[in-house]
Amino acid sequence: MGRDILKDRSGKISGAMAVLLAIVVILLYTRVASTPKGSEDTFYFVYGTLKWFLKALDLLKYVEEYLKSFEEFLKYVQGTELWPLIISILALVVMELAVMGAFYCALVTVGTTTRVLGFVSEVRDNRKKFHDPYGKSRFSVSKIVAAVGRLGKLHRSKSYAPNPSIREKVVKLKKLPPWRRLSTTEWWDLGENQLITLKEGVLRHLIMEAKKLCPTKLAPKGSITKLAERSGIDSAILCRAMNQEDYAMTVKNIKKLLDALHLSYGELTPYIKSIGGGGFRESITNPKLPFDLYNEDGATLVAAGLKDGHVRKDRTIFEYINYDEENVRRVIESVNRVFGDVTYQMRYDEKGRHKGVVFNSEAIGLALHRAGVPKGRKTEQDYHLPDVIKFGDIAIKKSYFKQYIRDDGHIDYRGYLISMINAHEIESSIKSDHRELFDYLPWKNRKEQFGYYVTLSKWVETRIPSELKPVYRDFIINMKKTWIPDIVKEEKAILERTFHVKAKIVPKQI
DNA sequence: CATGACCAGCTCCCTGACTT
DNA sequence: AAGTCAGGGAGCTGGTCATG
Repeated sequence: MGRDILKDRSGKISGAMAVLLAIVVILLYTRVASTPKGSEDTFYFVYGTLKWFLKALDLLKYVEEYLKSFEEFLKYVQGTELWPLIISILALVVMELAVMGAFYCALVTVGTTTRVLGFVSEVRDNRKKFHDPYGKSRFSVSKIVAAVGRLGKLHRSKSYAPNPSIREKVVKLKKLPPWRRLSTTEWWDLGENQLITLKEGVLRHLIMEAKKLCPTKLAPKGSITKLAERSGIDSAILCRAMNQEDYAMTVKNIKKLLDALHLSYGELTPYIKSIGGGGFRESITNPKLPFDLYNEDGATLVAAGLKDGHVRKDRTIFEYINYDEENVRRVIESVNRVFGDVTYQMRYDEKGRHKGVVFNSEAIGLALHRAGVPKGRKTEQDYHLPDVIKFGDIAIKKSYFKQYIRDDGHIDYRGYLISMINAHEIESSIKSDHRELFDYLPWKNRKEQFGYYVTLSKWVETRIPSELKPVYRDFIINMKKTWIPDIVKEEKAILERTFHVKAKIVPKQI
């Protein structure tokens, strides 16, 4: 386990010895040193002594290779926030509620004290190749031309060449567990009215082949009418698809066509040129099908969707709102890496400032939604930490939390604290005696229309009459324990398990 | 039996504005 | 300021019907 983590990070560390050494050294170092600067000197002193000691015992030669790797590992983490090694994470849960006609907002801070390995550090250039535990199959000769060729006799044409990047991506879906299947979106998972444009000539070719399978007395070489009848596609559509250049067909109809040809849907994947809808057929060109969110970019997008972004309820569109252009750019890049060449619109507020971005393609919103990003207002519904993150490897988890921190968090470098904020509605859970408290809370007015809020602190408690203090404590405990949204509990668990840190949930504001 | 005309219905593009 | 909801116009296919 430990070894995996080390290996993951540096790709060079190996052997139990290195791990043991690391543990011993770190223990000594945290024990002896109290300030970051002093600790560095102490560390090298201890480490040097240890090395000298090994040499004296003539053991150095056996471990030299491991030590070398270990030193490289140290060099690697030195630049990151791992170095002082203790980073605390505070996650804040903001809860909102409506009381007495007006809306009061309840903010709960989820605090997480933690120790995170290079957590805050930027994504490294040496981005690791994603490791798929289920293995990948090569897209061998099963080109669609060959497949169709089995049915009739065909010759190959250059334009049918599958997209080379897709060859690498074909995953054996049958073996995948349900959550993994959901984090992967195939073209046939898209809405049935989504439009698929195939590479030049492919659609016509498919229809011609299908037509050959449908001879009639009047048309012994195959009839469109008969094919229409057999496949369930309207004859007018087939006719147009055959005669029009670049005709885009709906997912629904392409499925019907492939069924008629007895071809598996996956065979068509490499021949898809673009995906879109009625308004615009090229929302996504050169789609990287299947759209796979089980990687670092996917994790970034899932976090972006759960925090500063959202998936529109009525149209399943992914929108990301963030005034930091850098963040927006990063999200766009991740979208491009996961989905292909994607169209989008920047959003500006009334003052003309860059506010965020909207990705118009329904496919993107759908893929995120399938992976676990809820649609619509997140504060008012229960949702879970998506399985992609829960079951993802350490790189995926890091990527997720990095994006989380960028969106709804901040880092206190001096205190080695990371805070993450999460808002949630608690109005439906509070009891009537809790409401009595509200008369005594020091509400502040946040510009008229925003309503009132209280920042919870020790001082607030002193203002509560003593007979209501137990009620107040009960209220706070509820906020800390029972009213916490599932996702926050799960995030806390993941942080603690993965990064061996202490996470604290702290009610912050009402 | 194949296809053109036509409009219904859908998604996308773009923008505005409301809620918390 | 950070999310969320809303909707019109554009552009495209689906489906119906008529025509040759």
